[in-house]
Amino acid sequence: MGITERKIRQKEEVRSSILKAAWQLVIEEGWQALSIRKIAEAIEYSVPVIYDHFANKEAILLELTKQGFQILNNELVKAKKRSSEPEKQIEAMAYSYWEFAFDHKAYYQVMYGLGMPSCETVNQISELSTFTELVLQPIKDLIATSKTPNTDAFLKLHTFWSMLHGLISINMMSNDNSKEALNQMVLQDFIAGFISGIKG
Amino acid sequence: MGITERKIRQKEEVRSSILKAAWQLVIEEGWQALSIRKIAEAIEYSVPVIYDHFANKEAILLELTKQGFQILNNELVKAKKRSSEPEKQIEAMAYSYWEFAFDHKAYYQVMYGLGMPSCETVNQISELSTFTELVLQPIKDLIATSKTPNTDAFLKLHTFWSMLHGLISINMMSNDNSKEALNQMVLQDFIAGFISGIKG
DNA sequence: TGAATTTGGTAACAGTGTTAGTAAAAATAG
DNA sequence: CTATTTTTACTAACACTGTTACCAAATTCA
Repeated sequence: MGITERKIRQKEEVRSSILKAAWQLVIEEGWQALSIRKIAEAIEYSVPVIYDHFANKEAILLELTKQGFQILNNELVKAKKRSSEPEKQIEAMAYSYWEFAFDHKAYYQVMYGLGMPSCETVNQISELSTFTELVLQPIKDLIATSKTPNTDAFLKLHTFWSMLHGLISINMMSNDNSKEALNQMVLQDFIAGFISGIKG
Repeated sequence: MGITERKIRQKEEVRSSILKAAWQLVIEEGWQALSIRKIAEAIEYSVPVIYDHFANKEAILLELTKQGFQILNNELVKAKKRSSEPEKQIEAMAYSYWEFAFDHKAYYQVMYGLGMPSCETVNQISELSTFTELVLQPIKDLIATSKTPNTDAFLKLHTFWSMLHGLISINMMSNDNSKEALNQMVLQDFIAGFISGIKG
């Protein structure tokens, strides 16, 4: 009988409406203003209903974090596809990462611990390893054809990611948009330096 | 009459006891668990007394942020003094910055927006400009004697600071201490790259 | 000593996350 | 078709949070 299926579908609908409402609130008022009660009001259900779908508030934020990484991963895949040369891939992905951060500021903030989800939790989401894999591959390729083929690719990935994140997060602090051109330069500089650093 | 002076001194004492208690709570339970009521209990005063010394909770966090920058600045000055060569100074300061972050994790987290103080507020604390000045000088010196003396020092400082922060914050997320040696390598790599990047 | 001011406290307001208990609705069984 | 069980969703509460209006006692000043 399709009744139980309809029920599951309906339940799923409530679940996604919670996430949708939560996200709406995050972009409207910032993640700090997100509250269970506001979500409940937005989806026109009582508060405890939310706890039938999520263990707690943190679980909702975590889900939004996953969504963020999914979008980011999609963007990175697109960027990567634009070329088959590892250097061009890395370059495109770096720009893509940068653009994602500023186009989806709210997502980026939730993703990188400015929101609640404790560090341990974030480190266990599967989307993160997809992300890692995605960027690791071209770095490996580049290393393989470089003068120092024994370089630790994971180390390089780590550096790449960290610095990119640093550039972004310091720039998000001082949200002075007049400096955006300046930062594009820093980014350009960094990417070039990173790639030539691997090539040896 | 010294009576008013004693009063001022006593008031100052309460103020600093608030900050001390707040800081104790932050390192014991994390900045997320900090509450006005807990502070009040710790200093054995009622809640509203705290509002005679600080406008709100954020003001307390901001004060802790300032303290953090003061400690950091002191460390950087010490590191800088160990040499008069700009490259050595930059290197020492980078290590010092890194060490500060991991020796005073709680401070670092409060300082970089993982705590409450809104971005705008943090950008207006005077300790930040002291910090900037401190690091900017040796970069300028190094640029002056490099092959490209027209390089924008502020841009380089920005890169330096951002990337260092990135390295630290990504590593703080995955608080896997077994990787500390690995990260030391990344740091070493970064510093060398940065300096040689300026020299041209 | 009497008036003014400062100091500190109680209690409340308006929120928050979370959960226990309950009434109604729906699905299942006899 | 009725009776029982299960699901669904609610009200109300608990234990917190930041913040403030109000009030009483202590202290200072005239």
